[in-house]
Amino acid sequence: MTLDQPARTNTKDDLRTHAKRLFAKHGYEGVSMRDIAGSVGIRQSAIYNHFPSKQHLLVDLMVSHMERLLEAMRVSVGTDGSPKERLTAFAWFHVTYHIDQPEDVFLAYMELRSLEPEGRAAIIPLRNAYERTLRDILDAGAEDGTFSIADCSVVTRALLAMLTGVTVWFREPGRLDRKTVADAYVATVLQSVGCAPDP
Amino acid sequence: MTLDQPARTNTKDDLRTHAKRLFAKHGYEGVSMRDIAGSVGIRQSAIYNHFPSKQHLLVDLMVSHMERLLEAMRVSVGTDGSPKERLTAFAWFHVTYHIDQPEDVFLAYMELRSLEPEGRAAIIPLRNAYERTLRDILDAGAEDGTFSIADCSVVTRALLAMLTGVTVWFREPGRLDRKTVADAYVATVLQSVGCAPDP
DNA sequence: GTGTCAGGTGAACACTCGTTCTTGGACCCG
DNA sequence: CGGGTCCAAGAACGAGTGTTCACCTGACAC
Repeated sequence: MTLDQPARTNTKDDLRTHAKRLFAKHGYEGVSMRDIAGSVGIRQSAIYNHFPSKQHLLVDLMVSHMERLLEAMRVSVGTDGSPKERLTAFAWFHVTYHIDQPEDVFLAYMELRSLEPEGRAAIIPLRNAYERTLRDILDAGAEDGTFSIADCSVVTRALLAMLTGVTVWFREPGRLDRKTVADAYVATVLQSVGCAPDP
Repeated sequence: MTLDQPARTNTKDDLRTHAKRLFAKHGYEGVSMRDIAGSVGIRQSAIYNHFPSKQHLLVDLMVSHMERLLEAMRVSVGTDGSPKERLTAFAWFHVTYHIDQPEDVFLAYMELRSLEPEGRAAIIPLRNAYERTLRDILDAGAEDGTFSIADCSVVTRALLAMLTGVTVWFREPGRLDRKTVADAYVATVLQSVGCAPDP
């Protein structure tokens, strides 16, 4: 019997996994194709059976990360609810996702500068769409008086930077667990737009 | 007549300036000694008359940046005043300094991973001292009831990430000027600890 | 058996890397 | 003038870079 999806080798996925880890740790420029191949257990030349270049490998990782992030955020945040409810959902989602996928997130954040123009052109719209969702929530809350915001554009970026920063320091296991940290970030975000957290 | 500080060549400072710019733009691993030398107008080998290695050059830039940052912060924030006043001063200082010195800041933030252990050991205490100042302000405000903070450790890092993020997007000239942006960040910081901004 | 083909190997290419070493010019001091 | 110091140039080192290419191997289709 033949499977619809025949028993493929998993080399390509292994390459993605190991390249992601190495790029996140040493930076794109700091990792060689030999490093990646060695980590997977093949020779460097075999990588080119799966990805046409190192740059394509980076773009593959970054684009697929951004697409997964965007889709997961849309599922978690939805389109209904009050600005306060949606902001809570957004902040909770962002922190927990970033805690769970630190390598993807770190990579997407740090290696924009390593992208050549075509890769950058693929990433920027995804990033903008993500940022736009938060911006729309803040605009809605500012309009209906729920939020008190100095400048929606500045605060959008300020909150994203604040939430994304969790990847820099959070490690499990530690003094605090996921839920405690996410709760603390959600409370801080709500207060920062002038909205008392729920008790 | 001879000057106390005789008319030195400025090659060493030129190297610092150009290396800083290049490292900030392409990352430590992405810049060669030939790139740096070419930018200054000398050959690569001449760099070694001023710095014993590329790594020493990076450490020099990062340590001197952190020392200047720490000293400037202490002058701006001082040791007296209410928690609210000191938090306002800290946030204002951090944003304006980061707007004025984006390359130093970006470098210190991104290239910790490029430091070998001895360089890292020189930077970490400086970074901790800076973070500690904000932490102490938050602790004091939480204790006297001025602030409402879920977890002082988490919020310290959250606020630093938020404020530092200004370097990612802010460019002059733009829609907003320095003062407007700094005011928006200060107001957001104050609200995020549950403290209404001054009118 | 024969053919096809994905997916591996190892050698090689044309660089670039950080660093070292020798050389020599410009300047200052006595 | 001689000696010392500073700092640059240029060549060279061995190692590492992304990428290409010819070739091999095992699984599968007919």
